[in-house]
Amino acid sequence: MTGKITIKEIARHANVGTTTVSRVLNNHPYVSDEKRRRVEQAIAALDYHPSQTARHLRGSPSGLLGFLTDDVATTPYAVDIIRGAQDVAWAHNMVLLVADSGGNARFAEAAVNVFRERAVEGIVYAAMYHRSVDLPAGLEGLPTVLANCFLENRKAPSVVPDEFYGGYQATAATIAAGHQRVGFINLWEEDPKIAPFPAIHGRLRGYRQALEDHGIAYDETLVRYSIQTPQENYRHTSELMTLNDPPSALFCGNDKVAMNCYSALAALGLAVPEDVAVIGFDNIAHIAGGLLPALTTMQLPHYEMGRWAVQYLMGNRGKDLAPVQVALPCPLVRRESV
Amino acid sequence: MTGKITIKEIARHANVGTTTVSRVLNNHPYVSDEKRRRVEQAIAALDYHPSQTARHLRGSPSGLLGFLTDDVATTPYAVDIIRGAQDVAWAHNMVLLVADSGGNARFAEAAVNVFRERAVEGIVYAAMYHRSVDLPAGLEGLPTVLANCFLENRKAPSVVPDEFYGGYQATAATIAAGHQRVGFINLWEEDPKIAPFPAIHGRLRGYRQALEDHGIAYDETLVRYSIQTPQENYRHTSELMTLNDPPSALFCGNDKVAMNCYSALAALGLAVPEDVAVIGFDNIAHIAGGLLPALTTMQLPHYEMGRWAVQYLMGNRGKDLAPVQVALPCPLVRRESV
DNA sequence: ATCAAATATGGCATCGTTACCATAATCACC
DNA sequence: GGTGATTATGGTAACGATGCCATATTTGAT
Repeated sequence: MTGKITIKEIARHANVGTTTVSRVLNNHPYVSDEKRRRVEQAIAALDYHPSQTARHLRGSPSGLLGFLTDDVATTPYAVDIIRGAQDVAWAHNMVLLVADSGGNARFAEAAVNVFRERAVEGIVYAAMYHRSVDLPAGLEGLPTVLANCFLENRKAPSVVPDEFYGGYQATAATIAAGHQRVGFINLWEEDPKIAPFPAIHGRLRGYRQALEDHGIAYDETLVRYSIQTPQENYRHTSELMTLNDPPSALFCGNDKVAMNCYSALAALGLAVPEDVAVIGFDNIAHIAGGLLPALTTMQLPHYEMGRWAVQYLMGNRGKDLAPVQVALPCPLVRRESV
Repeated sequence: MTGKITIKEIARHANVGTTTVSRVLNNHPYVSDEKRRRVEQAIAALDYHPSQTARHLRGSPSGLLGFLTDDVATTPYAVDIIRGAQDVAWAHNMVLLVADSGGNARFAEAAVNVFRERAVEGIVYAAMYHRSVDLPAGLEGLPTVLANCFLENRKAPSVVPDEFYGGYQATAATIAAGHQRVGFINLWEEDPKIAPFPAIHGRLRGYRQALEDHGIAYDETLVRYSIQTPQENYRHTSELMTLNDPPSALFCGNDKVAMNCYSALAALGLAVPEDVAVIGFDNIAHIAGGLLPALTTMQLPHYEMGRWAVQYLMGNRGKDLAPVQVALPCPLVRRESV
C-alpha cells in the first residue's frame, strides 16, 4: 500500500507548493489554470482525500453533531427522529455521532465526554416517548436541544409533539364524521416516575376542548384509562361498547390500543367503521397500515422534531441558544377506520 | 469564556512539562506521585478534555466506525442492528458515525467519502431487509462488513439471518405441539429486482425439511404466497381454513401477516391457539407482544447481526477481512399462539 | 516607460498531542 | 564511592492542512 496520501504528495506529484494544492482544494483564487489542472489530476490519480482531522486541528469547525438518547435508537417508534436529524445535518455538511445510553446515567456522561473530546458543535438529546428528562452532567457550554422531551425548568430549548392539538384534532375528526358520542381510551401509567405523561393530560384536554367547541357535553363514563396491556385494552373496549348508551366512535391512546380494540369490536360483531369509528395515535407504520380496515390515526412528528432540533442548532451556531419550547403538530393520517 | 484548554495550560498550571501531563493522561510510568497529583488537580480544576483530533493527527487510530445503510435507520424492523453495533463499538471505545443514504447511490458515495475524510477504521453496511446489495463506490481498502445483506459475489464478509433454520424451527415448533397439517403463508414480492428474497426461499426450504424430518408429506395446497397487503393476507388465511382438509396450524411469513391472519380466523369463529395455532416471523415487538393472544414468532437476529459486524471488524483490526458469510439463528420466541 | 494594483506562488509557523531524545537524579550492589 | 541501571523530567519534532507573509510576475492606466 502507498500509505496515507497527504497534501505534500500531491504537491510533489503536481510539481507545485503545498499552498497551491490547498488553494485548489478550497477554491481559492490566484491559481493558474495550468497548475489547477495538474493538481486536480494528481488528486484523482492518487485518490487523495483531505484529512478532516488536520483541518479541524488547524481551526475549522469539527462538523460533528452528537445525537444522544436514553433509548430512542432502540424503539421502532422514534427512529424517525434520527432520520430527521440526519437529513438536516447532512444538508449542512455535518455528520451525526450517535450514542444510546440505554437509560444508564453514567453511560450518558461517558457519551457526553466522548462528544466533548471530539468537539461536537452541538448535541441533540432525544427521548423515546414524550416526557421530562434530566440532562446528563458535563453538558455545560455545549449547545443542546431536546427532542421529544423537555426540562422541568425549561432551561434548554426543546421540541415536542403538540399533544393537546393532536387530541383535539383526533376528536374533531370523529365529530366531523358525524359522531356525537366519542369514547376515549386514554393511556395510563402506574409508575409515578413516568406518570406525569404529557400525552395523557394533553390529549385529554384536547378531547374535552373539541367536544366543547362542538357543543357536546363531556361524559366521563366514556373516558377510560388503560394500563396498555392487550387484555386491558380489550376489556376497556368491550366495556365501553356494552354501555347502555355506547359510543359510536373510539379514540384510542395509541395504535396498539386500537389494534386490540379491533379485536374486541370483532368479537362483539361490530364492524369498523360502519358500526364504530376508530382513531388511533402514533401512526406506527406496521400496525396502522397493516390493520383491516387501515387505521386512521395521528402521526407523531418524530421526523419533524429531529429536523427541527438540528435546524435550530445550525441556525444558531456561535450564538447561545434561547430556550424556546416548541410543540409541533401531529397531523391526521386519514385511512379507513373513521 | 476561557477558550480551549490545552495540555499546555495544564502544564503551566501544575508547573510541569507538557510531557509529564501527557504521561499522566496516558498512564505512563516515570511520574512522581507528587506531580501526578498536581496534574490531576489541574485537569479537574480547569475541566480539561484532551482533543481526540490532535491525538488522531499524531497517529492514534481515529476511533470512528461508519454505519451506512440504504434505509435501515428508517425502519422499525432493524434499528436493533444499530444498537448492536453501537454496544460493541462502545465496548471498544469506538464511536459510530451514522449515515442513511435513503437508497440514493450518489448520497451513499458521498457518505463513504465523508467516512474516508474522517478516517473511519471500518464500515458496517446494513440493509433493512435481508437481500443482496451492491456496495457504493469508494469503499476500496476500507474494512467493510455487511449486515442483513450480502454481495452476489461474496467478496465481502457478511452476516445475515439463517432463514432456512428459522423456517425449520418455526415449522418444527408447530409439529412438536401436535400439528400434522401446517399451512404456510409465505411472503412474495412481485418486483423482480427484489424478488430473489432469501427469506422466501430459505424459509420454504426449512419448512419442507421440517416436514420431511417428521415424516409429514409436503402438500403444496397448504403453501400460499402473499403479496403482503392486509387484504391478501386475510384472503389467504380464509382460503386455507376453508379447504376440505384445513390446516390446524399456520406459519406466517411475518408478524404483519399473522396480524391479519388473526382477524381472518376471528371472522371464521376460530380461536387461537385452541382451533388453530399461529406462528409468525420477525418478532416486531409492538405487534407480536400486542396481539391477543400474544404471538409466538421467530426473532430476526438484528441486534446480534449488528454486534457480530462490529465484533468482526474489531477482531481483525489491521489485518484484511476474510469474506466469511455468517448466518445467525432466528430464535423462537414462545408466547401464546401455539 | 513607469508605477501601482492585481495575480501567482511557495515557505513556514501553527493547531494539540505524543514519542523520541537528552539530561538529571536516585538507587543498588560490590 | 564508583558504576550501571532505574526513575524522573522536560524540550522538541513530528502528524496534515491552512493562512499569513514574502516574493515574483503580469496587467493596466497614465
